[in-house]
Amino acid sequence: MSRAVSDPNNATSYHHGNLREALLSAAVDSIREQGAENLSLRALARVVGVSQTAPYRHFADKNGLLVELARQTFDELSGITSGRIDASLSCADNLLRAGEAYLRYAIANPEKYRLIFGSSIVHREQYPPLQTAARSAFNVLLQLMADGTRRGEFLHTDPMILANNCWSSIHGFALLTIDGVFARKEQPLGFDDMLTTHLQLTLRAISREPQERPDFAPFSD
Amino acid sequence: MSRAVSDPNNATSYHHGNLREALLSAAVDSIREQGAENLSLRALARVVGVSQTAPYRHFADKNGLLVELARQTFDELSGITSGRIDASLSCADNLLRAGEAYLRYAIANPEKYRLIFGSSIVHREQYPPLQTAARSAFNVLLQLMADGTRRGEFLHTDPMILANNCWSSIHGFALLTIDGVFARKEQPLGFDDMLTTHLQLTLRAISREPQERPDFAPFSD
DNA sequence: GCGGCATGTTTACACCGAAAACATACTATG
DNA sequence: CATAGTATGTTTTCGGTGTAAACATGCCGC
Repeated sequence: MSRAVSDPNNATSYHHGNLREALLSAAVDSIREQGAENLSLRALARVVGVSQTAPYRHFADKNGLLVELARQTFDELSGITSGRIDASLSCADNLLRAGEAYLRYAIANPEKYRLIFGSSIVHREQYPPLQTAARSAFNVLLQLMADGTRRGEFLHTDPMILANNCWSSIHGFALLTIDGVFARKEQPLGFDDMLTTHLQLTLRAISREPQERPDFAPFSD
Repeated sequence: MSRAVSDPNNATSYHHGNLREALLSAAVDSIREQGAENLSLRALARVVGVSQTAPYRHFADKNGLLVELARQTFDELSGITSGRIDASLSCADNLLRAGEAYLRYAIANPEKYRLIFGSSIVHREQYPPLQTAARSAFNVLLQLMADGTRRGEFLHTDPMILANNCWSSIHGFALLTIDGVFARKEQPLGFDDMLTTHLQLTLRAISREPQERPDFAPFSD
């Protein structure tokens, strides 16, 4: 195991030894607390204990650092959702399971979720690795739609149409929750029931034979 | 008609005469071109031809100006959607009509739409007029859900549940479209059909008796 | 052992939001 | 009509930002 970098424990060494990772880690903390809009490369450098321009040795600019964070976030989402898909279950169940995992991740990591969409990052199209990671995350859903269509569980149409619909619904729910738009005290359901209910309605939109009376919590009669 | 302000045509007058409106107008242009994150009060002041701190006479800070823009945007959304609701039509049709108007507005005014959600504005809760405007916009949808439930068109449950679902779905679609996430060239439908289809699926989620085979464009068989 | 290259620092510039002290001119009151 | 008060705009200043350029350091391969 070659010692390719200087000892990170040696605080006096000229080279940091692990600046890139340290910056990314500090950046995650920063956006979690203050949002991506308020991220400052100089502040990051101070936190890590390095001069204010050192980050530019590892990232072309601030946008470059955000792009890398976004790429990691897409990969995490891919892993979390695909990890919940079980070929022995119905596609409907898999959609509920993966959807729940997606929503819980988004809500537990609001700033990272906002980062990967939204406009903190500019010129996304100029970063192929970011595009690839985003595409992989979407493919989990697209594949599920294709399976469900083939098995007759979902409406028999182009899977892209179904995937767009599901994604819109789940994405919108995630953002409205993150943005605190669902005024909590007016809600008839607790958060977990609200999440489950939303996913069941999302599923209902694309199911071939939707239940006339879905079994979510409180019907008002 | 009293001349409450100095002649706006007199470019040499010390007082601008209409600074507040001029700043808001310039701000709309600016965020349309560069997004709300890049809005600069100083740049606005230059455009309008006034000193760099003059805007602070009309807005407590940059956030205050953004809040006012957001309030106006919510009001525009309320007007556009409620204007499409026709009591002589079914609630389902009204949802499709209002939903289409909402989406077209959002997509035609992406930066304004992003502004009213998202995190460019901070401490939203400290601006009651903004809250009121947002609430009014949501109430258009909530009222429609209540009507549809009462008339037996929509699932018989708390209208808030249905409204949350519809709003999530439409909001998500708007943002994914605005953010350019729906890679156009892979889509099986043109944009108008895609919009219509999404709304029909959104309606299907909450309809009491959803069609088994909705009549949107291309089934793949 | 030494030269090159990756990594870090110093310095500098142009921009920003915002606070404080000051200047101007509209408007309401006598 | 005169003038005092107030709303509006300016100047100055501060601390913060992104990032480019020139320079310093020290690790790694020859």
